[in-house]
Amino acid sequence: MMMHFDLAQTAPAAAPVPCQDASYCQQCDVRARAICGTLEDDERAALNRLGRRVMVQAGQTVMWEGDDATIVANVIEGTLKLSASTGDGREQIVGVVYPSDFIGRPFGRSTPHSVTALTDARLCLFTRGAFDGFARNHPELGHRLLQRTLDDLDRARAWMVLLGRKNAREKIATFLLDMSHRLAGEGAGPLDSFALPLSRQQVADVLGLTIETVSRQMTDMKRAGIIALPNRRTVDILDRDQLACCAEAA
Amino acid sequence: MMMHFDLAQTAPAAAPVPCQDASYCQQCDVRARAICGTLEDDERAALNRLGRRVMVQAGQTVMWEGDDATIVANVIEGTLKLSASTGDGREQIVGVVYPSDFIGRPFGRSTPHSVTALTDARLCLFTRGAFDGFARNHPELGHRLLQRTLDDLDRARAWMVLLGRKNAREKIATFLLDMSHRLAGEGAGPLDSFALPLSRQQVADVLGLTIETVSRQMTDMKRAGIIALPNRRTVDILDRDQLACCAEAA
DNA sequence: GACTGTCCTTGTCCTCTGTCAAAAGGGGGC
DNA sequence: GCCCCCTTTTGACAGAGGACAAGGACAGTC
Repeated sequence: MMMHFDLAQTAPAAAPVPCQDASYCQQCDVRARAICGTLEDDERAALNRLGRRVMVQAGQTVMWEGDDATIVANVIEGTLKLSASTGDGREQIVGVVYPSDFIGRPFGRSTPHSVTALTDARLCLFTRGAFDGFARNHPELGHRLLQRTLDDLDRARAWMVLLGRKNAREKIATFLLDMSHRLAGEGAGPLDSFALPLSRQQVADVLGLTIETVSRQMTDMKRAGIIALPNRRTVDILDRDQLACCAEAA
Repeated sequence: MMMHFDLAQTAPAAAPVPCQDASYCQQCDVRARAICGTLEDDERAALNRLGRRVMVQAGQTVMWEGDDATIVANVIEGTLKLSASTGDGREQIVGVVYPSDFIGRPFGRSTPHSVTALTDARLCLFTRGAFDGFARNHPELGHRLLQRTLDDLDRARAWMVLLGRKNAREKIATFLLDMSHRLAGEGAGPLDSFALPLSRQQVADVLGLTIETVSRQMTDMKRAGIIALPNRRTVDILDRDQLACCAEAA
């Protein structure tokens, strides 16, 4: 089911294939927020010529941990997970990315984690070589990428506190609050009701727990009236204060 | 004992105090590896004029979690920890930095984690405003900072796998192997004997464990003949293969 | 050399989370 | 609407690691 459909194969470094006309970026949903947002129109057109739009189905893996880093991309639409594994196959999700986020490992030999679509997704894909070259010649782009990477690093480190020092209840509560913020659109406040893009197993893989513990804790919070779970994927936050309280100390 | 000696106070943004002459960088131990390494001589001299050398004593905290991000620095000598805490005071060390590493949060409002010296240390300190401005005007510096930040992010994510999915034995073994590599000098192979810059409590804080578990696991590995612990801070790796084996599956 | 404070080790118990197993629930296909 | 499969929930149990407590070792001081 999880077919290894290697996008890199279909994007040979020698001949990138722009599949839309140069005005494509004008209508891009995420242009303002993505790293290309502050480029001048002609620069963005030049970058656009290096890339191509790609659809990815839910479950499809875009890059594999340890593979040569041959592609990078902007996320236009959808949600994807970044995951890494121990030698014997235990998985940890090390990041979840949303529209306007950047994926891949520029300026590096190999990809340190896999990237897999959680929902159907649309990407703006570049070969790494072409992107690296463009970024070296366009400091403004490099600077946006730096700011984004610094933000990602802050988020990763905040998550290390969660993984190392929080108990199951705190982990779940923190996760739900994080989701309610990250799934909200540009400038919008946190959502009180949202569809999780993750299965229970994937939630467990984000939090360093087992699926059973995730399920039990969520059921407990439902019984406590803090959240409602109208169906498998939907979460309603009924008592945000209480949830925030759970997130810091159980 | 942990005095709040605020370095930022002694480095007013209005009047940075270069405390050495402009040729100082010429003798800098870490110049080649630090982010300033690829600057032209005159550019480095200009950067040098913005900064100043600072000594920090073991135990002293250079920046505090949540404070305004007013300073950044290169580490010239010594080891420091980056740490963050939960609301109720449980601490997680989110990074350990060594000579030539960069600390602080450029292009950001506040510092997401504390920075505390583990050993006596020497820093090359800049006010953030001055550094940010210089970096914006010197893409080469920005690019080096980007590469370093990408590396830090990879390391942070690898550590997330450890925190979320490894057991105590695997954590300790991974940590010791990591130390034996990171404490080795430029280009040198991993060390088979080294002095830990961390106390047992700090090792616990890096690994998301308690001090007792750290102590027990290290004692067990000593009894198994994998390592020797001639004194509190020294670690000898007697059987690296076995240790590597422990790091992946206990 | 004795003392004292801190750090580390060891012991005991307990609890949280993982493991294994089985039942229940939902969604998609027919 | 019904069925089947997969996901999720629930249950029972076990074990790893945490909490608490006490003892031991080491460094610095007097």
